[in-house]
Amino acid sequence: MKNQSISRISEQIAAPLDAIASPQRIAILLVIGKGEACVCHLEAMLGWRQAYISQHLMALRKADILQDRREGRYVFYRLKNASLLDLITASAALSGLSAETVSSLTNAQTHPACACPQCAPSIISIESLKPA
Amino acid sequence: MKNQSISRISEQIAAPLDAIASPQRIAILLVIGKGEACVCHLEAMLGWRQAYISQHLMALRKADILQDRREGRYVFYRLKNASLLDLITASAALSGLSAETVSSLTNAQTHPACACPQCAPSIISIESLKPA
DNA sequence: ATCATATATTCAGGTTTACGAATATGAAAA
DNA sequence: TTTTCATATTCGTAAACCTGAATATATGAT
Repeated sequence: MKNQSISRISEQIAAPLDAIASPQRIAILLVIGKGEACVCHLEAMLGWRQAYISQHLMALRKADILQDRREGRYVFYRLKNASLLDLITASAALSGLSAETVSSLTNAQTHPACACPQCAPSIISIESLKPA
Repeated sequence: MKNQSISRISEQIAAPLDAIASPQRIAILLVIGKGEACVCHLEAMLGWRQAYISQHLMALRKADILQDRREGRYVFYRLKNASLLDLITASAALSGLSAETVSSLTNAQTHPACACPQCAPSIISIESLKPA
């Protein structure tokens, strides 16, 4: 009975970890970060094929990690639970990465190669692309 | 260049997650918890074969999650970084499990079927009372 | 030395998973 | 309606992984 309960609890704890425990999934989650991102934005940021990204997004949505919202022909993804970033930060800490290193990536960024409603304004001003 | 850095960072973040993202690994880590546990103790607590447990322990040690210490013919394992429990607790929270549910498991417990130095006192009470 | 006990390692089969190629769907513009 | 663009799904195969069986090593007791 104790065994049964510990194994059941272990399964529940492992489930979210299993869903995000890959460099690709982490990269996607970092780009989404505290904001939202459409597939084309992830495409531009990560440089991966669209279908490949969609597959990961589907898996993350099935695992209840991500939530999607349609706006016109764009679909925006966001974290269902923002505290997932804490988990990511905790794992980063175990690898010796600072919380700042993580948070510098989780803030919404625009990309010149992305034409989605969130990035389009950046095409107008080239200046805003230069790092501070 | 930005991509390269995000992918490198993602790999580092994913590494610990990958090492612990299975119900079996989580169960082992919960039993070890804040204290130490030898293989026979894990055997008694989890009811698994010894070789199977050793394999997981090896993987966790290679991933730099666990640390081992030999005492006589027993080898005790403990978490290399106690903050790993925070990560586990964070993942539990995402599954709707309370921090108490987790911490009630991470405190060292004895088991009658285990004869290791840490559990034996619970069986042979008088012998272990001899003064140092 | 021999034996018993605690732990580690190697190996193999069966299953799952990752990833690419190709294709489908669905919304909006023409 | 046809076309275009953004996103989703299916499918196949190679690689990775989980797990058990068998066996090895290391320490202490006799």
